[in-house]
Amino acid sequence: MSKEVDADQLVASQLEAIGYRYTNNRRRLISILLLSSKPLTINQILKIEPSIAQSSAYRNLTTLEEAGSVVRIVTNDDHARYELAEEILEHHHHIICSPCGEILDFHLSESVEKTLEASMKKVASQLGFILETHRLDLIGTCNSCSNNA
Amino acid sequence: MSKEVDADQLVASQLEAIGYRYTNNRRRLISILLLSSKPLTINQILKIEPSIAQSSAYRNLTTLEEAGSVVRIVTNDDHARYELAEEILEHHHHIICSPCGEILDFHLSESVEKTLEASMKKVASQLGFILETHRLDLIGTCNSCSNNA
DNA sequence: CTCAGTGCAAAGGATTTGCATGCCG
DNA sequence: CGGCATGCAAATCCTTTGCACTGAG
Repeated sequence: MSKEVDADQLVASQLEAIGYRYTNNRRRLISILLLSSKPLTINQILKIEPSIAQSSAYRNLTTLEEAGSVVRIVTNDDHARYELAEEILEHHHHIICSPCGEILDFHLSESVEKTLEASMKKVASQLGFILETHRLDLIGTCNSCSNNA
Repeated sequence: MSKEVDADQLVASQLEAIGYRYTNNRRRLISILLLSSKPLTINQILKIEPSIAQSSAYRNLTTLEEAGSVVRIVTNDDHARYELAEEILEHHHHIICSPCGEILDFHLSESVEKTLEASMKKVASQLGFILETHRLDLIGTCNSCSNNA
C-alpha cells in the first residue's frame, strides 16, 4: 500500500469529520502536495494544475487546513505556501532562502528534538500558554542564490 | 548610561552605515519599540504615535530593517509585527497566541541553545545553505484567550 | 431536491508607490 | 543647494467574497 493511498484515506476522514467532501479539486491539491518535497505557493500549484480556479484553490486549501490536512506557511516572502500537515508528512522543520523565498524541509535528530520539546513545555507553562505546536525555521541563502549573487 | 541611549547610538550608526539619517520619526519608532516588551503591529504603533503618517511608518520600519535595527515578523495573523533586532534586544524566541495573534518574547537556556545551534549548522551545510539566523516559535493559546473561550 | 463545491469577476485590505513639499547637512 | 524624508492619495497585489451555476447523494 503506497503512502499516497494512506494519505488519501486520512484526508478523506479528516474532511468527513468536519462535514466536507473529498472532491476532485481537493484530491488534486493533495496529490500535488504529496508529490512535492517542499511547500508550494498558490501560483506554483496553479502552474502545475491550471484547471483549478484560483479562488477554488484558496478556498480548498483553507478547507483542508481546517480539516487538519494541510498547513499554511507564511514567511517574510509575499506568497503564503502550503504543505501537507505533519500527521501525513511527519514532524519536520523548514530552511528558508531569504533572497528567493524557497523553503526546504529538514529533520532534526530525535535527541535534539526531545531536548527542545522539554524546554518548550517549561516555557509555555511559565507564560500561561497552552502549547499547540512549535516551528523552527532556519533562514539563510540557498546554493543557487549564492551563485547568482 | 541607559539601555535606551545605547540603542540610539547603535541605530544611528547602523543607519549611517547605509547612508540614511536618524530622523525624528525614526527615533520615535525606535523609542516605541524599546518601551514595548513585545513585537507591535503598524496599527499598534500608530495608535501610540498617531502623528506619524502610516506610509512613513511603513517606509521607516523598512529602512530600519535594512539597517539591521528592526525585524519584521509575520505569522499567520494578517498584520506583520516589528521589534528591535537581536543586536539590541539579545537573542530570543517568540511564543505566539494563535487565536489573538499576540506575540511574547522568551529565552532558551544557553545549553539548549548551543545544542540547537550545532544541529542547525550541520543541516544547513548539508543542504548547501549559508545560515543567517534561525527562529523558533511556540504556537498555542494564551491565558486570556483560554479564559474567554 | 438540497446544499456543498466551483468559476468568474469584483471587493477587501495590508502594504507600496508617485508626487509635491519640507528639511537636514 | 542636493537629496533624503514626509504626508497624502492613489495604486498594487495577494487573498477573500458575492453570485449564479453545477453536481453528488
